[in-house]
Amino acid sequence: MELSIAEENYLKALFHLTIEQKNSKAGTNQLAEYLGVSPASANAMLKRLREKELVKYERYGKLELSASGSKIAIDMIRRHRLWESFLYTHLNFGWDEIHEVAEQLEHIHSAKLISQLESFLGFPEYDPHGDAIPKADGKYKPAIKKTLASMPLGSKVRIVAVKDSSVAFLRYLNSLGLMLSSEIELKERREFDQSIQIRYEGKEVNVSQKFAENVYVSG
Amino acid sequence: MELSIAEENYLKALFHLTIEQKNSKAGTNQLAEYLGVSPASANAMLKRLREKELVKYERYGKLELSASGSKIAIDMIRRHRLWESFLYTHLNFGWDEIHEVAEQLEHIHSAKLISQLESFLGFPEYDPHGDAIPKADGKYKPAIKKTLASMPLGSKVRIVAVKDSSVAFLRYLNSLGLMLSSEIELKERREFDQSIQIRYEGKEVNVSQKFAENVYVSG
DNA sequence: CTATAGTGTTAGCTTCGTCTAACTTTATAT
DNA sequence: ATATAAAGTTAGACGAAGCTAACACTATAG
Ligand SMILES: [Mn+2]
Ligand SMILES: [Mn+2]
Ligand SMILES: [Mn+2]
Ligand SMILES: [Mn+2]
Repeated sequence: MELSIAEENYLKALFHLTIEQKNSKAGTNQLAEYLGVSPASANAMLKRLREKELVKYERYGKLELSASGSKIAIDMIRRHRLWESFLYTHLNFGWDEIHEVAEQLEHIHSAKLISQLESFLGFPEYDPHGDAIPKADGKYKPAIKKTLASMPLGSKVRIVAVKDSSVAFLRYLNSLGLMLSSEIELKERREFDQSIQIRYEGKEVNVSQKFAENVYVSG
Repeated sequence: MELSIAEENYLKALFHLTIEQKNSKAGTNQLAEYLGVSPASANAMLKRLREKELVKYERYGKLELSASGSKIAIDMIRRHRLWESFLYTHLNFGWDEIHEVAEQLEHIHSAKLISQLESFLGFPEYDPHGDAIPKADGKYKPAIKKTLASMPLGSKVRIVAVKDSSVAFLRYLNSLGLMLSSEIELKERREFDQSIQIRYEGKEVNVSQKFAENVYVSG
């Protein structure tokens, strides 16, 4: 079955809204909002996708991907994250620049292209944002992620991923001199607003609770 | 100006039909034929492209790209050939497999992507088919190409490019064990049908005049 | 239980890029 | 010079994907 780029993007959006942030029962409006289209457009597309048996959905009901729909979405995510890895490790792209270009590259299907790219990159398990890269068979281990906000004072941690991967947030990280695998020490937590004083590369910086909840760390 | 993939493909086709194989005055039907669409479709698109001042064309007149239209086409060819080089030199693609995938990749515009790719590849001058890769400013030197058919008997030559880059022809070359930079010796020319006996890697093979006219050689 | 807010659907319109069928203009061959 | 062939255009239709405005169903709060 030959899918359009629009159809593919809807499937990936549905994957993120249902399976990925688990047990959330997404509706037409959320989907439309997520993709920046009108609810009417999303509704029309849902009918087309149901016709192709990629999504399970009945009038006024909740949205769900079919098995084949979700396989397609996982393949897209695989391509997306492999390209992000390539851009980051070989083409000098910044952490905050890769997503946008990968949004385009992910729509190129050639199986040989992707398997060769994967091998060229040395079969990476995670992309530059710390997200797991699905294998060709669709299997992948979702990394166990703890937020910076959840760590005890005094602990030394390493950034492994971000929850909010918006350009705005990634740029903010960059401007602080933080990036994937930066080492951070938690110095102090201010009870007043739950902001946290962190130390890294000699610097001490205060970050908000919201910030700390959007940074995933290990260790 | 934001162009659709269809619009881009028309511009590239026009470039190949007019500027590249020079002084041929292409018409609506050739364009349609080349792209595999109906003459009516090509006609409709030509009107849209004229509206955007990318093509010069009046009813029943001959087709010509404007300066901006031809700049866009050259940029596409630059992207196409850089990707072909990447697929060939880093992802183990065969000579006959790269074109199809590059047809997709060429539509991704990110300037950083292309300049970084070019630098990653070491600023190649020619793609794996021996065609010149335009620089970012649009400049490129069209290689002087002699056909295998035009060479004198006894000469030893090297394949630098092919005129017909259809998948069928490239596969045929592959099946003969020929590829870019293969060394060939011209053994005999049969006046009856202008076919040529060639020798390479120990083998002797007879190839048609048509074949020999579609292989470019140096030396 | 009902009023209302929120969510989802329909109807009807638009643009893009394609098609076929019919028509017009230009080129060619006798 | 004219008849025919070839090339090019127009008219009208269609599917994909989007929109707005109006309507319908569902959920929630009094
Ligand atoms: Mn991404
Ligand atoms: Mn996408
Ligand atoms: Mn090519
Ligand atoms: Mn193309």
